[in-house]
Amino acid sequence: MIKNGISTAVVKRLPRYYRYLGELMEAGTERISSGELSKLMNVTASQIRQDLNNFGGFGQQGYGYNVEYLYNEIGRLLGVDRRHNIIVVGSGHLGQAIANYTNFERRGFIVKGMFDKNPDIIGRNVRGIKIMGMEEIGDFIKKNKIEIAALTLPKQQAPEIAENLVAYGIKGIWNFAHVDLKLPKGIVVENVHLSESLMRLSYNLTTRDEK
Amino acid sequence: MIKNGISTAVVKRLPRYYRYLGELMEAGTERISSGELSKLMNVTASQIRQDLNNFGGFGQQGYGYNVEYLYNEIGRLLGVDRRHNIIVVGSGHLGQAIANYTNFERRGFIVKGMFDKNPDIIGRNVRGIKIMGMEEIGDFIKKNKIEIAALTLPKQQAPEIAENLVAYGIKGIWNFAHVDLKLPKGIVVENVHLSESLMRLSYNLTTRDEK
DNA sequence: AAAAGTTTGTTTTAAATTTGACAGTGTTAA
DNA sequence: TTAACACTGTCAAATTTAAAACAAACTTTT
Repeated sequence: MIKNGISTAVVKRLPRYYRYLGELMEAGTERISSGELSKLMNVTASQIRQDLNNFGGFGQQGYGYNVEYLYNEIGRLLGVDRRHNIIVVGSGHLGQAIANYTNFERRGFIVKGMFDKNPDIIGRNVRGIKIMGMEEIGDFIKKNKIEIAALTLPKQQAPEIAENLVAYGIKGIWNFAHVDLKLPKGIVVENVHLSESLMRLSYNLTTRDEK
Repeated sequence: MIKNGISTAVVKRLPRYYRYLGELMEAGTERISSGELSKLMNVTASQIRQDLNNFGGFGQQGYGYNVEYLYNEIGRLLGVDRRHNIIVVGSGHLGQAIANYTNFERRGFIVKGMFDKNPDIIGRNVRGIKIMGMEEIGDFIKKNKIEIAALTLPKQQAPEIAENLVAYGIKGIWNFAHVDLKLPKGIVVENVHLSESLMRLSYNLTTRDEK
């Protein structure tokens, strides 16, 4: 699958580059070569150079890459140089955990509101964010320019609510529900299927045992 | 990367097959062909047949696949036909969300204990699971035959604690910390890097905007 | 019981991804 | 200022992954 000519394989690796470059920056490293970075990250230097070159010549022959410059460039590609307003739809334990995780805010992802259909928790506060009823969601999205919705609710409810969210103007869905959402083209869906992740772990444990 | 001759690309798809087969079973469907399944799952029939054939001839010419049989076979491959004892290390919001998620138990993943270093929350109960102090972790793993640890703590603490867990006998780590763990060969690590997932979503939103 | 129709398992072909190689460019040291 | 060195960007080769094609096996219909 391709977007703007960049393969998904490359895009998947970008955040990891970003993480390592951030750590290098914190450590005060000014420059790094693809060779050094490859040792650090346990990938081939060739892959690093080719990945980065998809987006432009960020390096310099004989010198390598300027850490801070590359960090900022990748950050720009990833869109973490601007703000993204988020809502959490489904304010159970997982939804609350996401709202409580302040690190997202440091990257520009701001949780503006939380929603649930359970009257018992509507009105509660999570880190200053009020949990609202589902009927308020449309107005809230429009008034607060919400771009992304984290969908942390049971799979039975997810498809219908996701459609509503899109109708209200949501552009990206961070989908934690165990279901594949079918949404109009142009809507970005990023799936986090925790149980599938856990099963892969289990698979690898199981086959290892059989060796 | 290969394990038992099966490529990771194939293994990544297994849990999704399992999910769809489970839903078909619930709906009472007895048999399904790779062609029908391919329409349902939005992948090619060829890929389905080839994926499944890595593990054995589960189907029958002219008939297709028996849903329940295939479901059980894939379940066995994924290791969800047996119990896996889990501990949650780091009992913050995310750790508690995982402990509260009862669906994992239905697949045989049982959260036996929770741990944290914060004295304020030690002793608290999450769905009947007691939060214990970190000093108890070694004994607990041995006495309760814990196989998997969900690592939901800050990245600064993760590498050292992961090493300790392995020394105590943990075989698999479900890593939610934003750091790459370097552990002895044979230890299985499954990463869930939520912030990387969110950045990929942001990337796709950003490039879409630029079109 | 035979013929027509399905559908798998498997081989072949094509596409995508990764790795390796190296010319050319800029850096550093003398 | 020049020579030795380091490193990128890019091209080519190798590997991996996915798709297409098809013979063989089974099912269903007549």
